[in-house]
Amino acid sequence: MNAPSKKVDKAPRLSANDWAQGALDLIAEQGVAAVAVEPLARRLGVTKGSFYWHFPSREALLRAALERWEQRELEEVFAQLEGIEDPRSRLEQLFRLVGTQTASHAIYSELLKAMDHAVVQPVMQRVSARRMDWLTLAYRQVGLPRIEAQHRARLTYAAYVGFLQLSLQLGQPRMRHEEFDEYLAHVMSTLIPG
Amino acid sequence: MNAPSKKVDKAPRLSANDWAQGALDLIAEQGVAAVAVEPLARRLGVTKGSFYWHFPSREALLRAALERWEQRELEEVFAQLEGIEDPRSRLEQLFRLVGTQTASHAIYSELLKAMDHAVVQPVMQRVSARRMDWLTLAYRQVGLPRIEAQHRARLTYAAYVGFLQLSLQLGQPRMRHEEFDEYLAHVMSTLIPG
DNA sequence: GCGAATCAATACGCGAGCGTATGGATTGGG
DNA sequence: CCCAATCCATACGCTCGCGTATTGATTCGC
Repeated sequence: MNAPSKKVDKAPRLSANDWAQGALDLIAEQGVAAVAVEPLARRLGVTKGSFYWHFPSREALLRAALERWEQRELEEVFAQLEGIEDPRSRLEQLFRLVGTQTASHAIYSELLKAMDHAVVQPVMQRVSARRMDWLTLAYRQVGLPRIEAQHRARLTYAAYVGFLQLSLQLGQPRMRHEEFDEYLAHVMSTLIPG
Repeated sequence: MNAPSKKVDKAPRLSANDWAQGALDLIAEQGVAAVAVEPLARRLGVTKGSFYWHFPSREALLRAALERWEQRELEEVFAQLEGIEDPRSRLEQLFRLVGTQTASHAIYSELLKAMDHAVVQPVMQRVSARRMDWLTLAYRQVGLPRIEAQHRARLTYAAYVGFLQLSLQLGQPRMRHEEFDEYLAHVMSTLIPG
């Protein structure tokens, strides 16, 4: 059944990236504070003896994980909206993505809650700045003057952050799909000029 | 110099309310996770021997603190907006208060970050529901139909939460007053129909 | 002013996590 | 095949916070 030269389920041996990814998973599920060496080791089926070979400290792991996340962030966000030329459609599509893929925003939401953390703060500052710039540009492209576009971007981003926090953290009776679509339409017609 | 019958700086003896207030101060400054018995005791100039006379556990302290906070919340918010009859002015005043008194919203912001906590969650659910209801009613009073009013309230509340999170946690170069006023005007003209 | 209630200090035991040290196992290059 | 590099387990010491137990100090009611 199995290729004889291939070990099937022995012990796959971990790399630094495996640990970083594990940390990201933990952040998504339980927040930054839950990133602890020994629990993560148990989760990965090893002991911390392994961890301290790959990283000098818990903080180093956090840095690596966030670096990994920020890198992916940069690639993904652009990829999903790059194709759309019409600026209004692009904004609409952005809202739609944010709304439908709340699960994939779990890490971002948890990082928001940990923004007072010295390691998290600079990362979030960069990411937030980039997203705000993107929004500002988008609003300029649909016709708002510079200042208006900046304010509208700020408002939009705040609404995004708040929506995430409320819907992900408040463990609420998760909005029904139809209800959410209605809300989304309302948000778009309120925030997107035209 | 001193009234002879009055002890000057002996040891004021603490009540349960003192501990609850101390917990609230800690939450405002460092978040829910910072509410720890021994550090708080040191801060209050006593030892935990005192604490465990007033409360059976750390969790009980948290409950008491949040109860205290929720109670004040109920009184204050109503008080500051009760006087204004014109619904549009009332919404405007609300936005203005939220913007200018960011410091007093520190506790709320920290509780938002701890909404996954079993003790915090029900409190925030009640407070959020009340505020959303208030907003919904306000939007109805300025002329929005029921559904529209609900969505607009949701959007407004999300924008409020997001703004708090971004401006309090991101430790940013604090918006200048004029810039903030401009932003506020933009938000009002965008969210308040008229 | 005296006993009883109230408030506080000290001293434990416990568990969880960080980081270190050291030896054992596995893998790859010659 | 064997040495060396790589990866991991075990055991240890340390800190910090929770909660308990016991005794000591204050304050109040009478």
